[in-house]
Amino acid sequence: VAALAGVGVMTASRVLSGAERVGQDKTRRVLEAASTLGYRRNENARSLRPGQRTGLIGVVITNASNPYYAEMQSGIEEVLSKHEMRMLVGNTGEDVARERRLIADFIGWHVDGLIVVPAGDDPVQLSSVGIPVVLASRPMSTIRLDTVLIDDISGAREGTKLLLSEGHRRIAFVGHGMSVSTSQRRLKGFSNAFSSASISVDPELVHFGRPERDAALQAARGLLARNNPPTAIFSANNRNTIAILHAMSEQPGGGLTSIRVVSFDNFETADLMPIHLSLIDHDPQEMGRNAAALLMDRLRGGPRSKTRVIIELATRLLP
Amino acid sequence: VAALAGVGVMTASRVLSGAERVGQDKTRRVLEAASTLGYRRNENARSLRPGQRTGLIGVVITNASNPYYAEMQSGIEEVLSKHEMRMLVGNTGEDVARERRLIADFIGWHVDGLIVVPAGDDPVQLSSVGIPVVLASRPMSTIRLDTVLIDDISGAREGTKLLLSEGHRRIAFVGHGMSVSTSQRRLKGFSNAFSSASISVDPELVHFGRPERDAALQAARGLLARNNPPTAIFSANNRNTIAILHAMSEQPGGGLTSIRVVSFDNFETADLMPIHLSLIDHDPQEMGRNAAALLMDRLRGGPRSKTRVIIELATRLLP
DNA sequence: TTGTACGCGTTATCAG
DNA sequence: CTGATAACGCGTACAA
Repeated sequence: VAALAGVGVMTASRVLSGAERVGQDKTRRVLEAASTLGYRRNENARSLRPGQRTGLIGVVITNASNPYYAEMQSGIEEVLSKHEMRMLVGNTGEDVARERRLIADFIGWHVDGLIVVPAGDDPVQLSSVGIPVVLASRPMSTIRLDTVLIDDISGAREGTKLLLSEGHRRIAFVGHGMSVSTSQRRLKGFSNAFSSASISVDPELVHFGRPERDAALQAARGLLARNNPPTAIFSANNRNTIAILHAMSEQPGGGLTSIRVVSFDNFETADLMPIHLSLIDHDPQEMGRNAAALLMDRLRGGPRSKTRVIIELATRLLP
Repeated sequence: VAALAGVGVMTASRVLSGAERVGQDKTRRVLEAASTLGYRRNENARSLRPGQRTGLIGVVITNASNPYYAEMQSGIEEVLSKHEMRMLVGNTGEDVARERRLIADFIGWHVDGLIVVPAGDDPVQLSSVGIPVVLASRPMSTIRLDTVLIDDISGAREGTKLLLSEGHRRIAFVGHGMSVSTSQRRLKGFSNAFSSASISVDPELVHFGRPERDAALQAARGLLARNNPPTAIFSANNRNTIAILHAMSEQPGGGLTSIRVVSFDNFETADLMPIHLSLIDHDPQEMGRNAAALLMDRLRGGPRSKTRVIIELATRLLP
């Protein structure tokens, strides 16, 4: 490029990375030559120099086809693009080994930071990568890392309170297919509401843990088939809610309207469902934005390094 | 690393990139040193050498929070990860300028190829990037580039045929908020079915084009408020379908069951909707897989370079 | 204001 | 089988 413009390499470099103290004529000549050759700066070489940032962020998701994480990713992208940063994205499919490989690879690309939805409670991998890491959606008990998550406990408590205030006492809890920690937090909120009201939870009505695809459907069927079915169900996530509605719609006759449902997580067609749903709403995009913003903070030397920041995003109860 | 192992740089390199013809003892020493130092190969430097692949693919999406593209991305990721390739992801928000910037940046990172959901019909940008490009979901008329898309025309035709065979004649078409080309293709299929049956489309019942958020809702309301409303509606995408159902549920009384709806695109809760929907189903993940596979083909020198490959994925009519 | 020399980490080439 | 050397493209430090 410099050759074609007939100037030194340095002059060209200066022009192309923000013209500073370069003669008018040469500036013009360089820009001309650059556009003629369709020149693009080689970011690889640029970030080869030590101390140089790559402007790359590694994003590790557990399930890219889940609309929830898609929105989160979009929130991350929104913030990153404002900072002229790019995103390397990888999918773990809840597989810890793949997570490990992905992160190692991202480190190899010298990403400036990582945003991770942790697949497992793997303390080794994330502890000493040498770059800022922000955990999204799921906390990790074993490591002190910045984390952004939903305030599951309060959200679940408020939703449960609503049911109790409506007079429901036999309330089932369905929370299959989520990470252990999230299940536990939502169940905790559920239980909290009961103990605040000095009522005890019926353990027979609590279903969670098994992550298999149809576990929630089977759980819901089981609940409905009981001699004394619950009068209300607390669903710990939107997929479970859909499964519950499926189970209810299988019931003969108009059984549909007889059970009250509160659902953690909103979803697009919630208001078109055959029964009214109360929703514990939250914004995954907001979570993505917060995670990215927190990471940007860290990169500009933000909070003191030994400090751990935990952002709990509030939920909104839509009765 | 080589220093710590007490061997030449070259020996270390050979060991770490697949031990080939290196002595046992030195191999061991190198691996030991590498793990001691937590060594990771610097991919930036690796791909600095000319002719070297970076193993990076740029993925340019128009709307990352759309579940449709999320699934597509997941399909892409699935194939890429099998080839040990990574994905740089960017979101254009249907903005041609951002698309241009993103692609320029990806080129700067020396991606080996691009998968693009084109935001506009921009012939300049994609024509001469010098690397393989695969268009996903939307064809571009102006450039000869490999493309993977849904067989919109056949799908729409089959769906419309179903309605005609059921005796419907006053059938509305609602297709807001999609790219122009996709709208046109689906409308074409719709019209095809009519002309095959020697029936003419009522232009007053055709709504498409305006991409605003509530355009479909307003269109649906308008249709329902007519003196002689249509007996069936062909919805050109799932978001429109949801809008149509909203409009129908606003109607007083049991107006819900009186209009037949066929919807292009499936969605998760379709079977829980207040009326039965016939669906023109297709798999975005499959599209992603195909796009990535086609790109991999190109990279291994696949089809002759002057050839253009167009993959049309079949739809499945769920009556 | 402009040019030169060097180093970043990796691998291809070639000599030992 | 091993090691020294060059080169990739860019930015920094220094010299002119």
